[in-house]
Amino acid sequence: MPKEATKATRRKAADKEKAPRKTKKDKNAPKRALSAYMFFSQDWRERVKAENPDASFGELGKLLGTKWKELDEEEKKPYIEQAERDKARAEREKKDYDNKKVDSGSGDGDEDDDE
DNA sequence: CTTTTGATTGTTGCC
DNA sequence: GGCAACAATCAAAAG
Repeated sequence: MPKEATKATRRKAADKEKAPRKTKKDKNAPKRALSAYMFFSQDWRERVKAENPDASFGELGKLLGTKWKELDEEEKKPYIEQAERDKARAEREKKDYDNKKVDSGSGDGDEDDDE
């Protein structure tokens, strides 16, 4: 059981208050991994849309989310697995980010200036 | 050490 | 290109 006993720790809806932590804009932004929902959407968006050709974003989104919760863990499993795969990818990202972040030039000098 | 939060990911459809 | 609900998530920072 998760230690986080927070019932509703959901993020606010459309709350653009001043962010204590400015949106990370690092060149090597350690973007996080995708969530199972992302993979779920990729595969299900076709299906939901197939059954709901008239469903727009809002309806589709709500319907999709509802279905997602309706699915069993085993149903989500494949999607979660994909999410885990991406998680490992994100970890590597962070590693690289941290590697450069910790020390500026440490041997390898690859600095792609995007901005 | 624990909890919260903040940032991120992807979908469609419109301007 | 960005934003809108939807859900997850997870790593860092505050407490």
